[in-house]
Amino acid sequence: MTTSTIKVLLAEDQSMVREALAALLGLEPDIEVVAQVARGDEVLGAVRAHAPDVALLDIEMPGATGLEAAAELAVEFPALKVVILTTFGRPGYLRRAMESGASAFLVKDAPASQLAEAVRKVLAGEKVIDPALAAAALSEGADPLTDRERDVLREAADGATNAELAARLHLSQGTVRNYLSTAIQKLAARNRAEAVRIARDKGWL
Amino acid sequence: MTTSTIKVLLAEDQSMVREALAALLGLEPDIEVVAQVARGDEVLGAVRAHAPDVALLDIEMPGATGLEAAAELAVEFPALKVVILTTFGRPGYLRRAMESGASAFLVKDAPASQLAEAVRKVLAGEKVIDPALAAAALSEGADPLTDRERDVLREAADGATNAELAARLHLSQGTVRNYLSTAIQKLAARNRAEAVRIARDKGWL
DNA sequence: ACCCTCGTATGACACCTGTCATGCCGGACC
DNA sequence: GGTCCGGCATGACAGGTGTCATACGAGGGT
Repeated sequence: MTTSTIKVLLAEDQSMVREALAALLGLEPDIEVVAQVARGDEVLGAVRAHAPDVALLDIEMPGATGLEAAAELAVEFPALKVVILTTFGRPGYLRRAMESGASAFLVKDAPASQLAEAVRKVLAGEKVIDPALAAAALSEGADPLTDRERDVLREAADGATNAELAARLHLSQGTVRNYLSTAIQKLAARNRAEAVRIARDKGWL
Repeated sequence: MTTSTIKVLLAEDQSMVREALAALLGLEPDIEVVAQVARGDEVLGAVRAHAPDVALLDIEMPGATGLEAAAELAVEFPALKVVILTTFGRPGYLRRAMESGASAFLVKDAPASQLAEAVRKVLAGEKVIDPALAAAALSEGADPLTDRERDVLREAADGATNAELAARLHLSQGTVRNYLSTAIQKLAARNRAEAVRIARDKGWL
């Protein structure tokens, strides 16, 4: 191993995908996968233990999301480059990734060749973002929801009734309805279910 | 290439995952990925063109699902072995996979080593199914929904209103409500949103 | 022939949901 | 210190939703 070998940490919850990506990166002579984790809350410890140059993070993971992990890493390891790799090219995800200090944002239906390329580019100080996605993220503005509105919407996603939402969130039923009502209007939806779908699509949930 | 090399077709819509899986399988000396497709409706043509021994199919794909593709393949290529590879270990998926003549059902969070192993096993005539998943599929019985109930539920999933559902399905509003009502009761849900969630979780949608 | 299920439909009723007006409190920002 | 916003609450109203009884025709099974 020469000093020019790039050390990569891979965080992805689906073993088969994670190991397959590791196999893919293993084909690159200048890249070495030094650690693999399956949970968001194991990222920080693994970085401390293995000191990688680049962290490749999936978003949807148990324990903590890749976005949350990225935010933690930015504090303790400002020199570490973070690549977010996700199934869903949701504008809100991209926005949060950039705010968390990520250097690259890749969607899993991009060609595989872009993965190793992105790793090299971020180490060279470049940012890697799909231009179309960047445009979408910029054009649609920020999340208009307040924290409580988002909470209520998230809880409502599984089909809970107002009474249940009120109980879960320790609120009155009327308050729950008010939050839902404002959220529905902000998202230009026609009912809670549509509001949930819209918020999820945009990556705000 | 000797006659003992196993020819595999890979169908998976996310390029990065697909090529990563190909890289993984490529590490096996006795396995060769002879074709890759990104859509369910391209599977049949690719099998005709490349005559693989095993087809590795994702379920969620544009064009047609892997389950639909498997059913088609069973008719035209009864000797071809089908391995279903999916993110979601939903009992209904497993059931439909088996009914479509698949020989293996793998979830993506199983260890990567099981992939090549499954390919070899199905060629040897074995079936590969996670025992826990099989138990779940058997214990919870079959889909209780009628075709129309399923249709209505599927359309209702994005938050459409009764009037919209009626228009989309060319039904009266009352009929839509009847279907939803019976579906809600069959699934022991308390409203349409919960019914959608339950049906989706079980792989019935 | 008879029965059952499914698809389709209507009308009535109770309940849930979404909207709006209004109010209070605390913190943030001039 | 006043104004604005967010969190929280109530009450009233309209409209959407879920349930039920009921009906009829087509098709499958005994």
